[in-house]
Amino acid sequence: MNVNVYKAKKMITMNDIAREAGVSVATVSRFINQETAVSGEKAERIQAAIDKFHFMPNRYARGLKTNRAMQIVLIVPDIKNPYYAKLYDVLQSIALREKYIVILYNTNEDEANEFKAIEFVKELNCDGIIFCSVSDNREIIERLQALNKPVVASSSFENRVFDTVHGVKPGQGIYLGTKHLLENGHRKIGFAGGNPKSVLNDRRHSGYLRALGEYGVEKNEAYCYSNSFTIEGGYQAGEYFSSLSDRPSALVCANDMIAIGVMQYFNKIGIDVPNDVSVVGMDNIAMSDIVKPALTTVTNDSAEFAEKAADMLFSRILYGYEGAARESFCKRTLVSRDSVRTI
Amino acid sequence: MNVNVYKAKKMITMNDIAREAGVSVATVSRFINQETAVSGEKAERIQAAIDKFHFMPNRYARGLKTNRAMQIVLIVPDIKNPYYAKLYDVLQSIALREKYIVILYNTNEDEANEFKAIEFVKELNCDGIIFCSVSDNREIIERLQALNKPVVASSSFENRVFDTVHGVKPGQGIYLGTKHLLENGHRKIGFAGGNPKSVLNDRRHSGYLRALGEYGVEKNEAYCYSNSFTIEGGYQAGEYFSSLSDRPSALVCANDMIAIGVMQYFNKIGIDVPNDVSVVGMDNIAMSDIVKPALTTVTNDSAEFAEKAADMLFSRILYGYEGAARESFCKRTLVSRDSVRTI
DNA sequence: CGGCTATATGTAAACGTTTACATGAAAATC
DNA sequence: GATTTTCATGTAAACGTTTACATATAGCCG
Repeated sequence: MNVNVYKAKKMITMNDIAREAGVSVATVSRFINQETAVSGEKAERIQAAIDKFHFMPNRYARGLKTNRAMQIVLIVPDIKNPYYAKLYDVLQSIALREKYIVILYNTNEDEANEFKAIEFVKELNCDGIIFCSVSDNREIIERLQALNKPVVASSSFENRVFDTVHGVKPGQGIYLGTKHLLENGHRKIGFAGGNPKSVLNDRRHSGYLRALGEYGVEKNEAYCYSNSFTIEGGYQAGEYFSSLSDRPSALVCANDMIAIGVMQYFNKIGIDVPNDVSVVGMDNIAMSDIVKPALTTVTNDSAEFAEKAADMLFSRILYGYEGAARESFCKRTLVSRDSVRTI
Repeated sequence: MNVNVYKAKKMITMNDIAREAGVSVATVSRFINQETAVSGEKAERIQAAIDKFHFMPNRYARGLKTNRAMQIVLIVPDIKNPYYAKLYDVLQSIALREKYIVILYNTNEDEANEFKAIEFVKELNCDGIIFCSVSDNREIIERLQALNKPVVASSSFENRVFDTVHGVKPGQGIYLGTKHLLENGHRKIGFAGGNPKSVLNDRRHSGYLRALGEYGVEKNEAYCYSNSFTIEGGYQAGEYFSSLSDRPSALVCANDMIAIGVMQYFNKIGIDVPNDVSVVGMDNIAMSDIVKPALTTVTNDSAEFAEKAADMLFSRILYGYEGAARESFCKRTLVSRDSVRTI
């Protein structure tokens, strides 16, 4: 059988610390967890022993006893997207403050992988889940509920079984972006979406439609193209729109990555942004500010998402909130840069 | 005190399964771990009980008993870099096959964060570490050794205390890229590096110098600019090089992200690639193929890295290899596309 | 068929913590 | 100063597994 011969020389346990400090293990435990005061003198001896042996409490013994894993899992559609990379980063640092770690699971925008993610979580027994899904699948929701763990979802799940954090309204960001184009005189506006099988995309698409509706602009099927939420996907979108005989004068993209891909393609074949076609993105990732032309986009701060999601999750994990599912909203504001021109 | 009230209804344990199946816990354990054959009839009853209750063995009890965490940690400088995102992805799937999970830690190319990563690892008791460092700090190495855990390092650590996976030689990729430029007649070649405090950058810089040396080209301090291994960093580099009165005719970049940033800036201010300046990257990330012009670069397959690293790590964790540190090499080959012109 | 070996199973003792309960000392109350 | 309250500490029993050891049954051999 597989044997781990890399066994620690001999693990240092609380017993060793207790012996060294001349106290009981219980006292050591209490000292470490700051649960009850321990007398100054003993505290010092314990601390000294801990330092001497470089003691670290065993995570597994603790997890077993307390039934707390001290870990949460974050499921994202695409970790290469700076939006999610940042989300992971700030979530990790928030979690670490509470001594939790966050484990990442990347679904690559694939529904099948979302199922796998749930299996993963199940096997892991973690304490909670933050699920940025791409689908709104009944069965996924059910399996997630069956886990009987706190979960906070991104807005992709329509029915509010879980705590949810999202924009002011579903599709609000794209709505804002589209409206901005309309206000700048555009009427032939295309929608460059992400994964067409995702509700996230549906939401954003309907935000686009909503804005169009308000301005009495007919919907044009040919002006909607969805591929994937990546630079590559945007590149394809660029190819699609540029091939159209009656080309739109502007494009709203379902996220900044797509917008960057679109601009890359346009650039390649000599379509000028914004003079030939205006482009607006969504998310306001750091990169959107340095591409040429600087991208007009809509804020969607993943740090804000992370904070709100963590708040809701920890309110259940740590502070025993057991009430109904809540909603939390992130601000969305348009940031106007150079990729849109007025006509 | 903080109490987790989200307690599972009542955890299903092996005892429950054993009772249901009419066998002892030991038998259940053996069945689950396939350690010893268990008679067909009992096996069926056990499986039925497991299915009935949706039993999953408790990871913590198991970890406590076996002293195996079943998790490894991957420390990377920048998860937004598709190179590392992919590395994470394929490592995760390899690890999952062995029932291990991989926990990510992102250092943002910051040495201080590399120290934090070690603290993190220490607290985690994981089974092994894959460390893609950016520095080559004596103290980091020492602390890493003090962990007494298997670690495999990327080539950034000069002295071979750990299993290491790297290119054929340190800086080999950049050497190849530079040589390609030299072969195409360039003599005024700039180096657009990443984080200047990183050895990774030093290595790559020396690969550049090595190629230059072979062709008898003088080194020019003004032609070396290092900032960070990101698109933003490349953008800065572009700004720097374009401001030079005597501009280089070509640039080798320490990775593709930098190259893309450089090209973005050049594009912005109207410098044509490759006609005004040739650019070569490093890593051959997916994006390098779709930018305009398509980037000439050097392969550096993170999947290959992941496989080699996992092999070495698991040979210690799982198969008890205890010998000396080994080295493993990844192929590096130049892939010529459109960003270099012959002069 | 007696003595082996091989195989399947059970028993019970760990693994390193946390924590309910008990205890004794000190502080507070009258 | 006697009684109660509070506080710091210790004792020991869990938590859910794995696994060394013991046991029982079956298979095999001469």
